[in-house]
Amino acid sequence: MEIPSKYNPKHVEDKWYSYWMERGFFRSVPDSRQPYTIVIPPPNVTGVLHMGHMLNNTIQDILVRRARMKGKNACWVPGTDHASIATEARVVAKLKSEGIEKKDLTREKFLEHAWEWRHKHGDIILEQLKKLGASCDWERTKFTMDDEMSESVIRVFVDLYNKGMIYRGIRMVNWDPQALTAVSDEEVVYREVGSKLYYVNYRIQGEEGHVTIATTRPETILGDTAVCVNPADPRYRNLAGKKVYVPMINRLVPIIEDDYVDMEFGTGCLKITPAHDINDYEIGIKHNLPSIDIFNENGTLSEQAQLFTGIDRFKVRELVVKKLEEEGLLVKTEDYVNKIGYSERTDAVIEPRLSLQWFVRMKQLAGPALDNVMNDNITLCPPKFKNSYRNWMENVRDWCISRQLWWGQRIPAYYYGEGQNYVVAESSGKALELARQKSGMPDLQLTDLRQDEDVLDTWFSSWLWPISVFDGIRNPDNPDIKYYYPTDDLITAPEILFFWVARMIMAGYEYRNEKPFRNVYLTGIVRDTKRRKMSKSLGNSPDPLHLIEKYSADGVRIGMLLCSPAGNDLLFDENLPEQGRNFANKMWNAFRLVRSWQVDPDARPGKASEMAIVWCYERIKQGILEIEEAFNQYRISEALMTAYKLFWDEFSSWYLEIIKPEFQKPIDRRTYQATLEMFEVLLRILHPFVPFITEEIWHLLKERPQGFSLMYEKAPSVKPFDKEKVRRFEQVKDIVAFIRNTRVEKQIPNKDKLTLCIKRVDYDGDFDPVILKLGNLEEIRIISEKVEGAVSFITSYAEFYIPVGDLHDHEEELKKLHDELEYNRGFLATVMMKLNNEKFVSNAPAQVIELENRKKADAETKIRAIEERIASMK
RNA sequence: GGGCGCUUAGCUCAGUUGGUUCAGAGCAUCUGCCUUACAAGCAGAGGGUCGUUGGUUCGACUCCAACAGUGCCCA
Repeated sequence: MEIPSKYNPKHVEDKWYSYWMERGFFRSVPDSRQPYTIVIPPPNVTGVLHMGHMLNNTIQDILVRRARMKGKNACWVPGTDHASIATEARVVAKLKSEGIEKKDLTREKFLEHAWEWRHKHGDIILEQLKKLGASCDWERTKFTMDDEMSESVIRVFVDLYNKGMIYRGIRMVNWDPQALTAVSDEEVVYREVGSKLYYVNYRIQGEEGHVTIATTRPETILGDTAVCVNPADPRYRNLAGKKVYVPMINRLVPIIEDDYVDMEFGTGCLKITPAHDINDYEIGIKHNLPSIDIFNENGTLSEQAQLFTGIDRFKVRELVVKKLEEEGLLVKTEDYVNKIGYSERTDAVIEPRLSLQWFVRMKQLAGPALDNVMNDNITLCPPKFKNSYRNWMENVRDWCISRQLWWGQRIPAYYYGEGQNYVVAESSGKALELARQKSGMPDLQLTDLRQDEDVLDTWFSSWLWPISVFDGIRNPDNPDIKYYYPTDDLITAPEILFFWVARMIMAGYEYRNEKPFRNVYLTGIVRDTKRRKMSKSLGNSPDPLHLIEKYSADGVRIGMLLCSPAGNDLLFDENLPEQGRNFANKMWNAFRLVRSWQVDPDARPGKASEMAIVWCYERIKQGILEIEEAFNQYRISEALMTAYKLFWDEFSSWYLEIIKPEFQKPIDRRTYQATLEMFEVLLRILHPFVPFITEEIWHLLKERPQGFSLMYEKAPSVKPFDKEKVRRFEQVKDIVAFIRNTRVEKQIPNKDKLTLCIKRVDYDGDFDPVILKLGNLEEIRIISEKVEGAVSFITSYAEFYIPVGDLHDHEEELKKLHDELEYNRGFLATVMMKLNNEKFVSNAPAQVIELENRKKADAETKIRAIEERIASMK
């Protein structure tokens, strides 16, 4: 069979993925082995695969495949979340395009549309992950609104409520006037924008004067209920206790004093609008001020505003400014830069708004969640995130969990009678029972109950994810949760450290009294080469599936990893997957070479091959050790780079070049077997990174039993290696490089054989056959006398000369030697400076002094050799 | 405004309790090669005052301080 020189991944990748799937190789059920568990960070059900997912899931797959090959029972649970705001927004938009308004639909009807959408568009992303090679246990696929997942969420709500950890309260929330819902603090994105600072006069009651306030939001003047000055401010000392008229509507409000006011800012005189600013709200409570809510929920002005009713808040700003000008109350405007909060979901300007919402008390939950990260019970990788984690946890605020939406788990609070009486229960039946008790009205019927209209924040589902995917809320003692929990590694983006990771830790300790995972690996954020975040609106994000199409899944996996140390941004460039593709091709060609050999059963290995085998075994052992260490520190890209260089540089460029028989000559059996063995070890090392091509080559390298897979071969174990052998071979590389350089400099063609003369100091010649072959030498001659007309390479362990006859340039060689001499004398001088320093000799550890002495001896040897050489050339 | 991080080659980053000929890797660049595994390749080369200034030390990329630049989180 002719094997093409270019590896063609397309059908290979499909073939092996089906092979793995058909045989259930990704399936995990509890058994006696040690488990290794990862739960996927559930992507939005409506989303499509983007570069962040690619990076994230590549890392997860590498860890899972490696654990599997180490003999663990590896379980990677996939799934999606329902993304209430995003999904609802898309469903609303879709309906609108069909001429249907959400407000014209019943809740039930709308949810039908939403589920239809979910079934049509959901899980696309999971199918895309299969293209990447993700070895998830697909039979365990979960969705946060699956019946049993929702049931877990509701149970947790009821439980926390009964424990007094959930309450309903009026709070200033971040209102998204476009999505018509409150969003959590974490869902608000602050951006610096150019705006204006307006200076406005408020007339003082009963006298001629006025005070001037500065505000960026003149439209909220209509909701003012006080003006505030700092009691320490000498300018306003005479104002205490007086009243002023709110412009335009002439409401009389008090001047209050509070040291919250920054005397430096604006005029040092602040208007107070408790209903529309969080700081004002707190001052309002402190000073017992009324709150006047002047906005409707869609951001237009309400009746309470008295003016501009029904007009949008930004339009009103213009109208207010105009009116103030007309009334002569606007003193001046200044350009001003401030930070404005935008909704992460809709990008609408967030309106601080007082409303009745559901909250989770965070203080108690935060305790163990903070402690167990700070004491490394749960490790963050890289650990630099511990600081911001602590900062957040120590200043944690109660979590607003209600959303004014329909898509999600509906809050299980049931109201009855007049006013705000309610009960919380897992079902309407239980609620009715409770309500009858609580109200003392045994005649209450189901129809008398009104369930809360709001749904729960999506994170209130996903914070249970590591527990609920194993049904650990409803059945806390089931075999799955007992076996798989706590999970091992969580791979996610730093952006959701607080949204999600911190809350999972809280839920873990609250519901399992145990961490949800041992280690959190925070990936970088994928950006383009200009450091811009990849985003749909910028159009700077390549389509991952096109990349896979172009560079293969293996190539893209390598590309994603190559330049992405933990926690650092990954500047994505198409030359990365290209490099990955090239590596796969390199493996392919190495395989083609080995496969092309005819074996001569009677031939014995040459000396060069013998030594190459000895060396390469040790070198691979060293690589295995280094890779192990890199993985232990979650330096996954470093592990890949080590494996990459081990295969490409050491195995392909050095080892294979040494043992390669001459064209169309057979290879001896011993060398052939050793090479196959090493190739196979390398495949096992590389499989977690590049699962497809390694599986393909593994099957082609040898006959394999039916139904076997590299996936379940043992990862090479870590063993000590012979450092001396590796060190000697590094010397060989230097010597070969010297020969090659000489050829290039003197323009000696490869077919001309050379002679290498060696004057030994501490040099055993074991690897001489290797040098002979790679240097394309006539002979290696051991000498003790001087060599005429030769270029030299002088080391502390031996002197090497290549006679080059007529090509020899006497002056050039002398100059080179003099440069060498100067460098070594300089080096010796720095060493001697240390050794002659009494303080160094008395303070430095013996090892360091020993080392300096060795450096001294080596330098002296070299200097002597160079001096002799120069003398002999005169 | 408060907190945290970062600054090492053209780019992206390593550099593990201060001490190997320690200033590194990959990519990029340059030079020479279509040498029958591989031009998606092979063989070589150049490139950095380790942000600045002080300090501690026998010794500083590494520890301390200040400054400059830069990024993130929170308000």
